Amino acid sequence: MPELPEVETIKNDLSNTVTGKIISAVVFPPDFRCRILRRFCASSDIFGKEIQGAAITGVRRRAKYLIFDLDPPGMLIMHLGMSGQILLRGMDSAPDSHVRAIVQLAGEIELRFSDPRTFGELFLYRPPRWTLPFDLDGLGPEPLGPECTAAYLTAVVKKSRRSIKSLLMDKRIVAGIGNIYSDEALFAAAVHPGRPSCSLTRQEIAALRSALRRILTAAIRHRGTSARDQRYRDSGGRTGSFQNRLQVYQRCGQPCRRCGFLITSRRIAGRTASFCPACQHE
DNA sequence: AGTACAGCCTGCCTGC
DNA sequence: TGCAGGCAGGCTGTAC
Repeated sequence: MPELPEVETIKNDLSNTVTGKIISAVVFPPDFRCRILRRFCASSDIFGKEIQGAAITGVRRRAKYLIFDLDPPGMLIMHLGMSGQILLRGMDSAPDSHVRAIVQLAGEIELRFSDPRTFGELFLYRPPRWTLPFDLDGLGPEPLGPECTAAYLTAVVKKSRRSIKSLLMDKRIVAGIGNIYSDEALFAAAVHPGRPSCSLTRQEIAALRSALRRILTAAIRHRGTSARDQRYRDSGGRTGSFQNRLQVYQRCGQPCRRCGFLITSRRIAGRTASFCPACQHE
């Protein structure tokens, strides 16, 4: 389940290689029922034809979306869902499994979108004909960006009665945070994931903001998390290493590295939340 | 209006 | 050994 640091790593890796390249073709394996285009309101042939011949002018990340800016103006957007990988391969290299789409570049290299669990999606933005089925502008601020100030976070946290974990994972509130990094940030800030948001003190909110920034930055530096049951790989097929630094996520039953108490997990907001009951009081 | 939750999907793991 | 069932989760639509 690639979250912000994983998508950021892929973006950084791809940026130099693909910027300036012409998309020579987009290929969809014929045996797959094109779930990857499930919200595109036309056929996969039309999707391919719309993008063919466009130049990639840059690669960006917004929340967990990977955005390829195109010329003629438009965007090819990828969301990796929970098991998606983007593999940068030579056109002659051995096939990869679970490939749902292939973006061929300049007739020499290709981006293979591999996704066993098929939660991933491809989008095309080229108005007025092709618009997005979701609101890119409605996303909350990037947690590492200048808009995610202590004042902003305090305001949104203080006015909600939802659990703080569910709030952190809401992309309209803060972009790009999933289960791994919400658990880790809450542990670092010593805040129980089930606490109603409005019960957090200003000090706790400040600690949470700083924990988020510290952890996400470190995770990017370690090229993301490839934990057990995480298929995350970078565009070269390599794992990240932040799984070695996780404090609570997938450490249920193991001793807390801070106090020795056993890490526990509980279902909060429909997700498995891992936390230390001693360090993170309810 | 704000919040909670089912459903989508398949590979892997556990238990029988 | 083989199979059934549970689990993982980002996002959306729907229900409360």
